[in-house]
Amino acid sequence: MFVLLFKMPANLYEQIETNRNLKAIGDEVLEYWKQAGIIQKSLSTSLGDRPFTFLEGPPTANGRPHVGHALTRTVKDSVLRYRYMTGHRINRRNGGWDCHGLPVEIEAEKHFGFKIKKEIEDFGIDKFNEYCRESIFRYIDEWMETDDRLGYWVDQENAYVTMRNDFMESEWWALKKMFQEKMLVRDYKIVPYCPRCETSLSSHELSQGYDNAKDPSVYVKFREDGFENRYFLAWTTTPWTLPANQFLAVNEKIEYALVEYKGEEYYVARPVIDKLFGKEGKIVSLLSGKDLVGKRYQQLMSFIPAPRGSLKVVGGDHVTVEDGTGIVHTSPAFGADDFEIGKMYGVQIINPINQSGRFDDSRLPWNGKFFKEADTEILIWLKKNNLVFKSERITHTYPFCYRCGTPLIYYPLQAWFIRVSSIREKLLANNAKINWYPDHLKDGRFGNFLTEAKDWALSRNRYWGTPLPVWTCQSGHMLAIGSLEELRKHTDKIPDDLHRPFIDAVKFSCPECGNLMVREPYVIDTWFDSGSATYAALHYPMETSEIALPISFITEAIDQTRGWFYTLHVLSSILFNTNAYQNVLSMDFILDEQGRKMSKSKGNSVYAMDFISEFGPDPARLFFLTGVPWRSKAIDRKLISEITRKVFGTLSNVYSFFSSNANLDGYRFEGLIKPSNILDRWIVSRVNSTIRKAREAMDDYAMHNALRSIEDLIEDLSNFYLRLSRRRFWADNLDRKKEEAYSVLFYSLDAVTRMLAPLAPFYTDYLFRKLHPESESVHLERYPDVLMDYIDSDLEQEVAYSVSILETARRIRQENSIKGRKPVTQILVSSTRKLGQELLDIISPELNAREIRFVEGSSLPMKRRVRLLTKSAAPLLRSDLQKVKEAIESEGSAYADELSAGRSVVVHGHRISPELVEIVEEPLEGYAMGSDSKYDLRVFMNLASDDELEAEGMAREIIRRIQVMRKELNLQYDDSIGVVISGDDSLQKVIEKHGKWIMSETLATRLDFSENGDGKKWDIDGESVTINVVPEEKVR
RNA sequence: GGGGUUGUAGCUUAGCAUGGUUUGAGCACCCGGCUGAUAACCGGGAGGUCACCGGUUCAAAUCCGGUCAGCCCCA
Repeated sequence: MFVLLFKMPANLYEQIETNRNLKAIGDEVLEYWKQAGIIQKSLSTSLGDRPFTFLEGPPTANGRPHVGHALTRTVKDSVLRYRYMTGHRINRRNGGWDCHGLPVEIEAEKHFGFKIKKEIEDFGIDKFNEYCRESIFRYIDEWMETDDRLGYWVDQENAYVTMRNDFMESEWWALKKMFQEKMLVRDYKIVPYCPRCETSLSSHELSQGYDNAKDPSVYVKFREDGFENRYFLAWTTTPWTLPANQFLAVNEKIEYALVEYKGEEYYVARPVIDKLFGKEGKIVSLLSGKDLVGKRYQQLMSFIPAPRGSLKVVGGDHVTVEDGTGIVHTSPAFGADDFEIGKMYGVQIINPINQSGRFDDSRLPWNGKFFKEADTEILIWLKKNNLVFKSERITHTYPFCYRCGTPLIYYPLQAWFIRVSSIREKLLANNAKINWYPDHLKDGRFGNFLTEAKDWALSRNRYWGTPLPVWTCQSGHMLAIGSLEELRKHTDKIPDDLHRPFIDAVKFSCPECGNLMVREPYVIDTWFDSGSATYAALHYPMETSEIALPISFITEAIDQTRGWFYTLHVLSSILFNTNAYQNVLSMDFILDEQGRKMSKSKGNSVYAMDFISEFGPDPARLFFLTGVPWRSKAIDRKLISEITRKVFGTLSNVYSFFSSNANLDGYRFEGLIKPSNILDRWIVSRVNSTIRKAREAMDDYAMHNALRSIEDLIEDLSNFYLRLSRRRFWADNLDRKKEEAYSVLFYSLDAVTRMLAPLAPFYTDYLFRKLHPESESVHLERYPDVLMDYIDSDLEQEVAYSVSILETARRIRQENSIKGRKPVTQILVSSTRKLGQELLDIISPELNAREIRFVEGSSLPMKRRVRLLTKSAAPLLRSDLQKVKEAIESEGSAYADELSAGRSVVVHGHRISPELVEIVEEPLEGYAMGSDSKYDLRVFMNLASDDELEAEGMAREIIRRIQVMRKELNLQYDDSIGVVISGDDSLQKVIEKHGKWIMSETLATRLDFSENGDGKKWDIDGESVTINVVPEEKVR
C-alpha cells in the first residue's frame, strides 16, 4: 500500500462544526482539563495578589445533589473564576462537608427500623454511629461528578469535614472560651422538644418545621372559688396540657367583663363578648384585668392535686385578645411564658408527660397515651363534667420536627444554651458591616431575626454529633475542655475517635474536689459545626494562629438566612468580635416546569446530573445566571435552548466566519491595530463599553447583568458588525485595511470569550484555545481590561441612529411591497441630526437606492395639513368656527408651519393655539414616508421606477437564484460554472446589460441566453425564468 | 396577627434608588425578507387600564398612603 503524504499548509485557526452539541464540547473540555491538569493549576496559582476569601457552605452528601445545588455552585464558581481572572489570590477555595446531626441519625434509624432511642442504645451507640459515618458520604461520588460536569472548581482533596477530630477540637476551643465567658451555660428551661427524637431543638431548627395542623379549639370553664355558676373562660388548642393547669393569666391593661349567658356567668375580655355570646350575652359588670388578678378558682381536673400556690389568676403582658378569650390557661411545664409565671410564684411544676411524650402518671385515666392522642379522651371527660363552653376543630400552623414530622411540644428540660440574646446589639452592629444581596434582607428578614435573637439551645440528647466537652462531678463542679492537649493533663486514656460512645468513657478526677468527673451526656447542634467553618476548618487555634475574617463572599439559598448565615454570624461575633462575611448573596429556589416548588413528596425534584446532561453544562449555567438570582425561577426549556442558540450558536458562527477567511488569507493575530474604519471603531468601542459594564456588574456580584451586556454585544457583533463588514473580508489580497478588520474581529471575539469565561467555562475554553492555539486555558488568563481611549459614546449613538434609518427604510419597503433586492431611485432623510458620510456609505448598500440625501424641512416631499379640533375649538370660536376652519385647513395654508412648530397663530381675529389643532403629515404623491419617534426621524422613499431599476432588480434576483442552485449542487466557493438562462425578451435585455456582473458574482465563465432552454424553472415576480447551471470540469 | 417581597403583553421580563417623549425587550403567534456564516439570520405586525383605589406634582410604571392577590419568613 502506497500512502501519499500531503504537506498541507497548516490552518492556524482550526475549523469547527458550528452545530456541535454543547454537552459533547463539555465532555471534551473536561477531559482536556483533567489530562492537562488545568484545574490544579488554577487552584494553586494566581495572577495577582489582591486577596479574596471564600467559604463553602457545607452540604451533607447523604442525598443526591439536585438542581438547586447546581445553582449555588454555579454562582460560587463564576464569582471565583472572575476573581481569579482579575488578579485575586483566592483563599480557601476548598470544599466542605457537613456530617453530623439529626437528619443523618433519622436516616440511620429508618435503616435499622428503630422507633425509640432505647433501641439505639441497646443496639450500641458505636455501631449506630459507625453506620452514620458511612452513610453521610453515600452519594459523594455523584457530588464529585456533578462538580466536574458543572465545572465547579474547588479543592475537594483538602475539603473540610466537620466530623474530623481536628474540626471538633477547634469547636472545643470555642466552646471552652464561651464557657469561660459565661456565654455557654446550663439551664433548666422550656425548649422546643421532639418527643420522638427525644431531644430539644434550637429556634432556627424550629423555624424550618412550621406546618398546618388540624387541632381542637376548646373554650374551657374554670369555676371561680365560692361561686356555683361563675366561670373564667379560657381557650386552648392543646387539651392535653389541661391536667397540668396551674394558673390563669390575664392582661392587666385589658378591660374584662362578667357576662350572663344562659343562666351562667363568665369572665372574658370585653372585645370578645360578641364573638362568643352574640346578642344573648348580658354584661353584668365591667372590670379591669387588675381586678381579676388574685382571684382563685377550682382545679379543672383533680387527678393530680395542684401544688400549693397554684390555681390563681395572675397578670401577664403576653395575654392578648387576638385569639381566645383574653384569659390564658397556664401550665408552667408546657410554655415559655407559663414557665416564667410558675417560676415567679415559686410553685412546684406539674409535669405528667415523660421524655417520650407519653402520659406517665398512674392517677390519670389516659396514662401511657402519647400526648397528642389523649386530646379526644380529655375532651370527652370535660364535656361529661360540663366544663366545656364550646369546642370545634381549627386549622392553624403548628411546629413539627423538621426531620421526622412529629408534632413538637414545649417541654421543661435541662439543657446547654449560648446566651445569644445578651449580644443582640453586637450582632446588629456587625450586621451593619455586611453587604447583603438583595439588600432588603439586611434590615428585613435577617435583621429582624437578630433583633429578637433567642438563646441558642445547643445541647442535643443524641448520639451522632460533636460531643459537648464539659465534664461535671457530684459536687457540681464543671470543667470545659478546650483541646486534646488539655484533656491529656487529666487523663491519658484518650480515644482515637472523639465521638460517642468513646468519649463518654473518658472520666477523671475533679481538680477541685477529687470526685469522679463525667462528661455531660450531650452532643451539640450540628448547626454549630457549619457555623464554625470560619475557624474550625483551619484547625484554629491549634494549627493556625490567625484566620482572615471577614470572608469576602459566601452564597447559599434563602433558607440559610436563618440557618448557616445566622450561625456563622453569631459565632464570629462571639468568638472574633467581627462579622464573618463581607458580602452575602442569598438565592431563591429553582421551581419545576410548572412553577411549583420542588419537593421529595411531590416527586418533582430534578437532579443536578440529569439537568446538566440534558442541556450541557454551559447552557445550564447560563440559565442559572439569567435573571435576578434572588427571585425564584422555573425550569424553562425554551429559555435554555434560546440561550444556547443565541450565545453559543452565534459565537460559533462568528468564529467560523473568522477562521475560514483568516486561514485562506494566512492571517495571524498580532495585536489590535488601532482601527480607522468606522465600523471597526464602533465595534471596538462597543466591546470596551461592554467590558466596563461587565466588570462593574461582576464586581457587584450581579452576574445576570454582566451576562445580559455580553449577550447584547454578541448580537451586535454578529448581526450588525459582521453583516456589514463581510465584503471587506472578501477583498482579493491581504492589505492593511483587511488586516485591520481581521485584528478587530479577532480582538472582539477574544474579549467576548474572556468575558464569558467565568460564566460558561467549557465552551469559552474550547473557543479560546482555537483562537489561541498556544494557550493552555482561558481560565489561566486575565479578564479583559477596559481601553478607555477606544470608547466613543457619540459613535455608538450614531450607529444606533443609522440602524434606526435602516429599519425605517425597510419598513417602508415592506409597507409598499418593494423587495430589498430592488433598487429605488431616491431615499430622503430628514432629521434634527445628520449621519456622517462614512456611516452613510456603509448602510447605503442595505438601503439600495440610487440616491440618498439628508434634506431640510422646507424641501421635504411632504405636505402638512392642519385639522381644527372642532370639539375644543367650537366653544371659543362660536359662529366663526366654519370661517376659521376653512382658512386654516385650506391647501397650502401658511399656518401649518407655525402651528407645527408649536406657535400660535391669529386667524380672523382669533388666537389659535397649537392645542386646538392636529397636524397631519402626508408624503407627496409618488413618495412613501416612515418615521421613528426615537430620533425624530423621517425617511422618504421615491416610489418611481424605470427600466433601468427594474433590470438591476431582476439581475439581482437572477444572481440569488443561481447562488441557491450552486448551493444545491454542493459547489465549493471557488468552483466555476456555466449558465444558460431562458425567458422572454425583457430578460434578454437584462442579461445583455448586467451579464458581466451576474457572471462575476456567481463565478460563471459562460452566460448564455436561449429562448427555450432546459433547467430549473423559477417564478420571479410573475415572470417565468428558467436557469440551467452546469459545473465546469475541474482541472486536477 | 406581624415582617418582608412580588404584581408591567399569552409567557419570561427591562425600566422604578434620582418622576420628564407614545412603558422597552425576548419567546410564542401572523406576515414578509435575506442568502460566498446557511439545519444560520433579519425585518414588520398585532398584543399593555404598568394589580386596584386615592394622594403629592405642571408631569407618576417610578414618590407617598391604602386595598387586593401570590410567595417567603415569623408568631
